[in-house]
Amino acid sequence: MSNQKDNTEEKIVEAAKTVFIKKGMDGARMQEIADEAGINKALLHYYFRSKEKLFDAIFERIIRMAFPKITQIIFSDIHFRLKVERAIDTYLDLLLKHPYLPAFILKEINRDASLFINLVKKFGFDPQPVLRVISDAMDRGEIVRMKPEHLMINVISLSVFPFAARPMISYVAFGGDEKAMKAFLEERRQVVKEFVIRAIVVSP
Amino acid sequence: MSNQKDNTEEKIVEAAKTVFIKKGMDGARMQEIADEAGINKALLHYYFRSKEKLFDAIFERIIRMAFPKITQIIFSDIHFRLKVERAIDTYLDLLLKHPYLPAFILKEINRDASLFINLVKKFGFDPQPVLRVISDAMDRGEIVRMKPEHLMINVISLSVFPFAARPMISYVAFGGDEKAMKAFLEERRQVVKEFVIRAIVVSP
DNA sequence: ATCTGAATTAACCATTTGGTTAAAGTTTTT
DNA sequence: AAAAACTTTAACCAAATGGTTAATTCAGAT
Repeated sequence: MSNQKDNTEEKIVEAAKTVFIKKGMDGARMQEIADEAGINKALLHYYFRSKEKLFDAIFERIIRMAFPKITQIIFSDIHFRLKVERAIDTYLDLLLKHPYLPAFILKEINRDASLFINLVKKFGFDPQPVLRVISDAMDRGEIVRMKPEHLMINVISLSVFPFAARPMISYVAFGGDEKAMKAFLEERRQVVKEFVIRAIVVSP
Repeated sequence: MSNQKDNTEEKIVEAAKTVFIKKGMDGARMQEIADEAGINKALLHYYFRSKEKLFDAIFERIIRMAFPKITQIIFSDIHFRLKVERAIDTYLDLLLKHPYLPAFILKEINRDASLFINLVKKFGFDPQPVLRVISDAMDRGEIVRMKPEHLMINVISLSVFPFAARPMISYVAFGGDEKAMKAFLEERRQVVKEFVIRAIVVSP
């Protein structure tokens, strides 16, 4: 019945994802999305009433993808250091698979934060449990004490930033050698883990 | 003589900076810049022939501001740890004064890296000396060994990312409390330094 | 076969946008 | 003070852009 519908809608979503991620909300053109999907521009408005609505739909899918559930890791019954290592692994796996996510999300969040805020409300993402687990590990003396927010942001910064700044790093540090840049990003699975662990272990 | 000229040009530059930083190249409108500067739109084209030329001029100024000379620090005759601490201080001072820089630069670099690349060529910024100094410190056993690029990027990530992700962090971690967010960013002068030092010191 | 409602398209529209032009001020030079 | 050069403006323009409309195609129901 709605086989055709689903198919077209999926084509549109895929095309919109591609174009929006590359150009952002402001830079993307409805015609370009239509071309990418191999359909007429009017069909975009038939499925998604406006550019804004279309963008919202795509943005939600991307945010869903970019905020994976690390709950299992965080609440698992393992040593805190291992939790940190697994969280970093999980994040870097995701980023290596979708390296464009950070730049896109940062761009759009700085353009209009309300969309993101509504999504966070909508599927109730809450950092408190994570912060609590960090706090507890500090109380138990497993790691050095600091405001848990800082440790959380430090881990995210070390993981995410190099992807967001990729074109800059690629040129300045590796003379535009994309192979070297990719290798660099892959090395970070290990590097970030070691760096963070060294920074938080309590010296014997 | 060219008092009027300088004045108008300066007004345009300031207005363009404001608008471009807030909206980016794609989101900014020439009319908005003209309004912000309190002049006619045609005057923008009289002083800067096109939107692109105007943007290039503003982008160059911003990049100039954002890449301060840390050469003095890096080549000074002090212990490596102190160099790191001073570099972080320098960067965070700059960022606390111009917190919008990271989001703007990341956005535009991911839109079109060539502009940035040309600027780097133009005023010959070269990371090799920095990397060399890091390498030397590792050779002397002052800090733990890793690819110097990783240490450099780690320091930059920890310093810059929280500013680029401000709207996200502000809402998710501090429920939109901008006072708390600002305090958090200011704390990082100390936090980042301690974190990095702990991560790189050679355990006794 | 035909009817019906959804899917798709080509053509069109109003607005926005970057950019131009010609004329009117204003300052500097002679 | 007149000429020359520079600065500023209002009005205009062509292209691009998001969006609409009316007509056509197509799939499934009767």
